[in-house]
Amino acid sequence: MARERKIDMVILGLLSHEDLTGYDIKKRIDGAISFFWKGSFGNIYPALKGMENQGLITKNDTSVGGREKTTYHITESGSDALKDWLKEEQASNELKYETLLKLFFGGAESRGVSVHNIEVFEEQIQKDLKVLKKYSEALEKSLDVEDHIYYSLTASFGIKTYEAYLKWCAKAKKMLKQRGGK
Amino acid sequence: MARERKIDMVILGLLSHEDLTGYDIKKRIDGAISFFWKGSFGNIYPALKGMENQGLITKNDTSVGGREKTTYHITESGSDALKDWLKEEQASNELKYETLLKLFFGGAESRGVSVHNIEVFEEQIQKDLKVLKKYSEALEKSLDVEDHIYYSLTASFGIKTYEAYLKWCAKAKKMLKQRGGK
DNA sequence: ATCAGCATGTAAGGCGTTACATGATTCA
DNA sequence: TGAATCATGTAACGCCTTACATGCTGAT
Repeated sequence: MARERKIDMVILGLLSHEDLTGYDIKKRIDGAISFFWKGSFGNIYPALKGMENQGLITKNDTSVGGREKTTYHITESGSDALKDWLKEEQASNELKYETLLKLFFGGAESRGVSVHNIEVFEEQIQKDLKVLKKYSEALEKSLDVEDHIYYSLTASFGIKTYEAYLKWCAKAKKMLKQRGGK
Repeated sequence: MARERKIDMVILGLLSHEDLTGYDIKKRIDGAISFFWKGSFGNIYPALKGMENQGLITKNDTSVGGREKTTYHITESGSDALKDWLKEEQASNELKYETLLKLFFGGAESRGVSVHNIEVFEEQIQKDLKVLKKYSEALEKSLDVEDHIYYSLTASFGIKTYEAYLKWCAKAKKMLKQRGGK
């Protein structure tokens, strides 16, 4: 099958802008990307090793103030792999929401339980939306940088969907509270 | 850690309504649930075996017209496990959209590539939205059945978010096409 | 007769998370 | 001095997907 690990593409994407250490990569992923993709050290370091063997990246061991660092750099072959991936049509888009699963089976408990679960979800989304909005506002100020349009578009995707979630939360709570459910 | 397999909860939820075979369970998951959760045979059958050992379900081998069938039934202990899960506050909600990942790194290729990727995404969402709307309309006709309010709420979540996606797609394409990007 | 659907399961592999292990530096 | 952050990695485990393997039934 040899399906490419998607984490490879995240790393190549990040390295296409600047050389980074594994630690840096983790931080970048935990930032704006975390809304639609995750990564962990146990994921990133083995991927870096594998990609180096494949010639997609090269490493550079340095020592900054006695502390050891391994910085990675994208190769031409790595850059090609990134572009090929961008041009592939197929993309897996997965949504796995335990909150919706619980709601779907909400009938096994009282309506209050479902209302509470929606409230917990709502609070989380409100928090995340605030973060996204701040990030987005910071980007708006520099849309003349070509890459920023892409960051801005992904951020606006998040904002729009989160706003839709919140509207739904209000409606859902209302529906569950009225019409005298058990 | 002993984290519960979520597929167990899906199965318990389905069995709380009716006795089902592994095959039936797969079909149910592929239906309305598939929007926010997935399951496969290689996932379901081992889970059924494990849950039987834990006493959450009981099995019943029958033979319908010469064909063998194993139907599962939820036990009181299984029903309790389902309710406990519903009452747990924590819920993992994950979104993993490769389309957004590609868009985020879109700067590595021409804008046309990103526009095309958005179009592919858009078409898929339009298809899925149609299916969801039909399902939702069928449910609206029988909202007096207590469980249907839950199915209807999860469906409306999908519809609202998909509609938000489509609005975003239109805006995103417009942004990428104007202002003379490379 | 053939194909779609019903029905059950296993095996291998892939991917990812969590926890563990280690140690340096910087700042309060 | 102690905590947070920088920095790299491994090991175990868990879970899921895909492919494989098998065979019956009902409809055309």
